[in-house]
Amino acid sequence: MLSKKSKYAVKALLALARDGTDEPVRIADLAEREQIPKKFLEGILLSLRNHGLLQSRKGQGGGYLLAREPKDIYVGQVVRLFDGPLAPVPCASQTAYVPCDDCQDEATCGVRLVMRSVRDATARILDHTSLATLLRRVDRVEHSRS
Amino acid sequence: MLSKKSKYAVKALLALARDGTDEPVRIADLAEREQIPKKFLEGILLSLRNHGLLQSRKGQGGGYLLAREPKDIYVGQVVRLFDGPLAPVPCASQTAYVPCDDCQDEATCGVRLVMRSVRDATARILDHTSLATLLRRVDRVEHSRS
DNA sequence: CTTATAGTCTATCAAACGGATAGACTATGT
DNA sequence: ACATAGTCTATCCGTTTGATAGACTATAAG
Repeated sequence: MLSKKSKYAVKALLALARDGTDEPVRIADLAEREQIPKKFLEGILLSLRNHGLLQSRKGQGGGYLLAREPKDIYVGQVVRLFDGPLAPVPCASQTAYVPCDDCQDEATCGVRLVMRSVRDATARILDHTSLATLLRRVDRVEHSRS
Repeated sequence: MLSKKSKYAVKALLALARDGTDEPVRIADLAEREQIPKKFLEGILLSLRNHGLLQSRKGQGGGYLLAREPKDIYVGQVVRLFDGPLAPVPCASQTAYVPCDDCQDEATCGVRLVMRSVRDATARILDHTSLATLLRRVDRVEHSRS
């Protein structure tokens, strides 16, 4: 399951990307636009900032803005940030491998084999989908329904 | 994340499939072989039985055995049984669709779009991997490392 | 027909996690 | 100096997860 944190994070980033401007957007505005509990969103945006995905400005006229171009922010990075490794099972993770303590022989573990496939498929999608990609896909839907 | 229940379930089923015989296997044996807490495994096997994946026999010489052939038991079914829908987000689920209450326009929701791809990829894998498939893959690894 | 065996069922539990809120603090533009 | 808006720490409650205990029931063997 995707956590609300990841979900809200992607939504907020996407809203900022869509916005396009270099003007900072206030937390409160973002929260209202995307229907996210404001206080909860605060923490999320802070994390994103501390990991270099967002920039912030304090005081009057302050707010958040993207720290990189939409085409350089990948959904995979965001999801990993809040939900940890993509792999359904730690021993199938590429970026955060941890062996199972109960596993007798990892190489021939059936669970690990399938889940490794799942993690690869997931990573292939999430690590190739940027905010820009997503935005384009959304736009396409919007236009196609005249 | 894959729950321990799903993990243990697949492991137990796989052990029964590998076994191949029509002789029932006792919970205690299965638990020891696969390093699963016995009492915990009990409940898991019971669920699998109640959903028609296993047969059971009580008393002396009793135990569990597969209710269908390994080629007709899919990992997807097992995982859904214990962990619910494969989709990372309910609104992206095929088998258990539930709309997000906070969603303004589902058709143009970026999160839903990506997650729909992820769920499709996951389902393509898990719903096409049977115990028999998995067993073959495991065997191949075993043989290849001479 | 009784006894040992092995699955069935219900209840309970502690720990961890997830989603969320409160409030004090700090930097900044006017 | 004051209002604004992000920063940080603490806390909270409900749910889920992984696990155990114990009473109950069916069955095969002697």
